[in-house]
Amino acid sequence: MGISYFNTLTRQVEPFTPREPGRVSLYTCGPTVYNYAHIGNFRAYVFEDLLQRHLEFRGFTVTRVMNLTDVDDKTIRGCRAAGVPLAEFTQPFKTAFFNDLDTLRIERAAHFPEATGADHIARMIEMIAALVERGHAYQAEDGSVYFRIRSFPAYGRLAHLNLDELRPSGRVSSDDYEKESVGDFALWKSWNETDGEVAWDSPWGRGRPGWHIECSAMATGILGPQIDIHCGGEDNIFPHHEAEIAQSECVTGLPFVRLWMHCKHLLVDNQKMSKSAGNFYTLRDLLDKGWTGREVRYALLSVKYREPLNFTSDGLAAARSALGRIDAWSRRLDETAAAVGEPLPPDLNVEAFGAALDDDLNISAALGALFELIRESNKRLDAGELTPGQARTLAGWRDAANSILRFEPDAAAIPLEVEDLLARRAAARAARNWAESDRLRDEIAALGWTVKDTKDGQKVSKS
RNA sequence: GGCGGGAUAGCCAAGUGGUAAGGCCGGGCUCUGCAAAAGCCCCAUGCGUCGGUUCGAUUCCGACUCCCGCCUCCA
Repeated sequence: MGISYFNTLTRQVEPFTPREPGRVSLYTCGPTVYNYAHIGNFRAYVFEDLLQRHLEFRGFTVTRVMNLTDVDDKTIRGCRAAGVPLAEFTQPFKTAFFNDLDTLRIERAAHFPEATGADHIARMIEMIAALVERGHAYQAEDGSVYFRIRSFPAYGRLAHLNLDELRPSGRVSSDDYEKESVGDFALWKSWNETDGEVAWDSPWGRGRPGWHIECSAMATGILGPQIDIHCGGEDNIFPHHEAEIAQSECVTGLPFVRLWMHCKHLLVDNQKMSKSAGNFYTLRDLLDKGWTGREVRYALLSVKYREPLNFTSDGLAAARSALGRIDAWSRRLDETAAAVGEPLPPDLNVEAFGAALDDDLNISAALGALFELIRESNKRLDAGELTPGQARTLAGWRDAANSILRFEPDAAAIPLEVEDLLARRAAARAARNWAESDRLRDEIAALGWTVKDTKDGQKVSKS
């Protein structure tokens, strides 16, 4: 059975086939590094991670690009307020972003181009020049260059917007009188005093690129004129991705993207996340509350990407419990698999997991299949009916599934001091010296570790 | 105003024209020196409201109520 994904352009679930068999080019809109990314941003990045890992699970080689927007209105405003050069202002947020990706176990993209990279700026200017030459763009009185949306009839198709019905919005800035049409968007913004030191030379004078052309230039510059999949949050559909299509196709003359995928937004306690509502969280905020990266990953991953995700502390608590269940099963599996035995099929339904993901990344159904498998194999483990060989096969399957989920526990090295106390406690228990056993348990607890006696011996975990 | 998405148990959440996956919480049991953990079992005659089609609808159609997103640089 093949893979199918929902295409925003056609609004249908379609069979997925890349241009080149076995290889997928994937462009994902990355962060604007003017601040720490929040969990809403990370929902998108975790969704894209699921997509990439699913494709790899199915044998595709994925080349992913995730851009960093390090020049735009917000980054400029930020560096001006801080009184430092742009690059100095954005650097800490770039570093934090990569740390956060690691914490959430998001697979690194092959390329993380930065908009201010000299090659990319050069390509943006090249593309804008081509657009001007072909009549798709024009320079306005203020020196800025705009894309002429009337020159690209397909503009609005991705968002399914009828441009004639657009409602005038208060968000249209006051300088729009300089544009031919209110919908025309900036390709190159001419310098003004609020830009400070931030400017590049161009055929249209000093200025800086518009946001949309940054992505078109980095995407086509690295992945070529045609891309298999392009992702982002649903809010990127219009105008950002619409603009990317217009710019790229008017330059290359080729269809830009085969498949558009967008994830829905995240709500916190059923409300739109906002700083004013006090429900705005960065990953750091959650770690400070004692949640771990993999718990946040589970909470962000466990809801289908095309449904809004309601992010709550109950949800995080549920993630913690569910992960504990998976951990316990996983340990039992490894212990049973350790005994001698030829690998054997476990006679359990291990296909449902992948099949659910093949159906437009139905992660809820996939996790349902995983937990059913856990329950069935637990029953057999209880009954002593799962052979070591079967356990080994199942453990291999688990590892394959986990290459997508990445739910394994954090490796917590047990200090030698604790190891020593555990050994002494084991001896005391063998001698049925319960008083000594309890005393040692308290001592271990004082070091920050919790010991539990299972029928397979002592288990310690960080408390 | 235009376009689109949604409403399933205490919470989160799949799904199907034939009688509701899974997770969390809760209850029971097993295991057990104690503690804790773990495992198993149970937990929606019901899928926003009202009509219609059908042998049969949560699933299709219509109307209604409520929630949410986008409508020019917010993932």
